[in-house]
Amino acid sequence: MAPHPLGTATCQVTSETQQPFAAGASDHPALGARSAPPSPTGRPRDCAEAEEGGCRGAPRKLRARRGGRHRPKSELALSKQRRSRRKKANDRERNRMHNLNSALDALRGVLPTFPDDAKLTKIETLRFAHNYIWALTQALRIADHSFYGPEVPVPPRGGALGSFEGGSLGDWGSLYSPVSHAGSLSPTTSLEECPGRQVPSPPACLLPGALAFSDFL
DNA sequence: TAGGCCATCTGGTCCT
DNA sequence: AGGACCAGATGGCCTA
Repeated sequence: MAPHPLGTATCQVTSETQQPFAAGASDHPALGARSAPPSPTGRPRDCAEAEEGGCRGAPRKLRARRGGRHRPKSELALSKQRRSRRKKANDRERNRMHNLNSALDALRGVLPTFPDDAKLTKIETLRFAHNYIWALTQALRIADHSFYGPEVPVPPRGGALGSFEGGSLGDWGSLYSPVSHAGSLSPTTSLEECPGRQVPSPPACLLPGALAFSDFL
């Protein structure tokens, strides 16, 4: 399997490329619709009062309504019900993960990978997509600047890349976005370490001269 | 055989 | 009550 020469790789144009990814029926209407993102430490799992209604508590009306309607169930019936619920929950969870994987596949579909049968792992897909978008944004910026003026652009704080707070955007040598740098997963633990894999390449004309495409990951 | 990746199950939490 | 989301646990498969 010969790796694509740098700069000759073209984005795979598939049916997925032409259609925006369709959110599944079970998806949230909007990304992040689940109110606020979890706190840095994750959602409060130690809220023991939740059951008593301490944290959020069931509405009193609801509580008052409970009771009388339900007859006590036998252990067997309860066990049966629990198993049934668990099974349904497992099915839903499986479905949810399948949807998630479908979304990842769709993402892989619009990323330039090669050889074609090389499937990026989940984490590789996310990292590459992130860095690829970042690099394309930089390329657009360069194109923009070269159109209006010859000077070498110094990415300003705050523009299209403003979301990458804290990153040294003016440093072309540091292609990784801060997000990629963050955490224990170093960007260097990427495709470069996978002998069988070749790093996909965006059109060479989009790459700033000093950049090696392997920097994407 | 160890380590990486993945699918699945499971229980907890939050939301509707 | 039930669904969605999440993270931990577990076991299977594959590769170096």
